[in-house]
Amino acid sequence: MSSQPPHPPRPKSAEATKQAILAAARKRFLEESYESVGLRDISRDVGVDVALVSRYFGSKEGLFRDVVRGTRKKDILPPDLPAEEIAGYLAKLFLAEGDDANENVERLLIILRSASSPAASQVVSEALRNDVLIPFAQSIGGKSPEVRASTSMAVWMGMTIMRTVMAVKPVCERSPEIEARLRALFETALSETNR
Amino acid sequence: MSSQPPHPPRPKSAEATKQAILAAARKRFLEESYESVGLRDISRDVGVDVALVSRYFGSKEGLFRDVVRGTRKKDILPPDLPAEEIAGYLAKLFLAEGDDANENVERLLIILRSASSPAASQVVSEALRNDVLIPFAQSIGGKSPEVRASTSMAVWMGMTIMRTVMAVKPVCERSPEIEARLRALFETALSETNR
DNA sequence: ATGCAGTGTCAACACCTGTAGACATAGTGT
DNA sequence: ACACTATGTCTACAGGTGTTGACACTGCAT
Repeated sequence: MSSQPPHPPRPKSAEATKQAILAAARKRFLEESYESVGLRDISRDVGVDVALVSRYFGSKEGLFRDVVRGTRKKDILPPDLPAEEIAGYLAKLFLAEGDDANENVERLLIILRSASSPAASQVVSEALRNDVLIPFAQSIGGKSPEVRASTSMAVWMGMTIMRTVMAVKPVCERSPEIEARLRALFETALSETNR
Repeated sequence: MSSQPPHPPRPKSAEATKQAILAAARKRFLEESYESVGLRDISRDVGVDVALVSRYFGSKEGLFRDVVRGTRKKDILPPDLPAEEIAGYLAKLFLAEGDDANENVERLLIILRSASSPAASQVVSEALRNDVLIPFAQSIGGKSPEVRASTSMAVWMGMTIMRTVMAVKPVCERSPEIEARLRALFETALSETNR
């Protein structure tokens, strides 16, 4: 889509092409599972030989690890968000256009896509725990935060599957009704009462 | 696990070995994604040559299709279940031991595991829609049943990921608290009010 | 016993995968 | 202009994939 015709001559900077490979790999892993993405696909996207990938990242698993970690920056929630607005914020974030997509949102999709690939499962579940669940649990506070954080992420993942992976039409629209439903789900997931 | 030592002499019945292959394949696809499962793994489990798999099922995709379709029997819900008990039923079903596991539950896990594998995605999303979403939406009734059914399945899938695929500890237990939380989530997903 | 169809095995194919080492080329400092 | 290092390409390997056609065996009917 981006560069089927011969590639523009790339400046010979190791760091630059490494980043280019990383970006191409991220785009691929965002759309397919770990094993269905070939190193040759990625290198072709960048316009570079396959060998470079193994050279710069050691192995396919190493590349995937770097992709998943990404720039390991900010938390999921803005630091000053009051507790009762978390659900609404998550619902809005979930439906935000891909253009200004949060990096954590993409990370979650990558994690989801390769979750059942044995070679990637360790990387993936560690990243989910360390980079998502634990920080998120810390920022929500309250009673049994791990359970509530995990449950919220379950809702997130499940809705992502239905929309992005399976393309189930009824929940694919970006309507106020869907947003309200999402918010309600997150509220339930975050609720501190056991009912 | 079952048959590493030389296999007991299998009676030469085509139908029987075809079913044996199907069963072995189902077990494999239940634990890994489409492309990480090799036909040789399956045939080795059965104690049979690889060639038989392609012979009996045409192709790997054909085998996978047969696995996903399974015995395409019963609906998800018991036919006489009152609407207000659906959520509780789903929660109990979700936590039911693997021993008496519903076949639909396993089908959903297989669907989930191979959802991001391009070669399987068509089979998988068709099966989800035709064998799960549509019948489920029909049996719940009420307003916008497709949305509510899809949302419920999103909760199911998300919790399955957290528990089975990612092994996230806090939600892995089979406690009354988790069951209550699940029931609350399903109630929210099935609710007819937009809040 | 003889033929015959059902059942399974063997060997090989063509292709693809990740990885590694030897080689070519470009860019830079001297 | 030279050499040197960084950067990228080429070739090849060892192993794995799904798939196919020819072959061997078994069991049953004649």
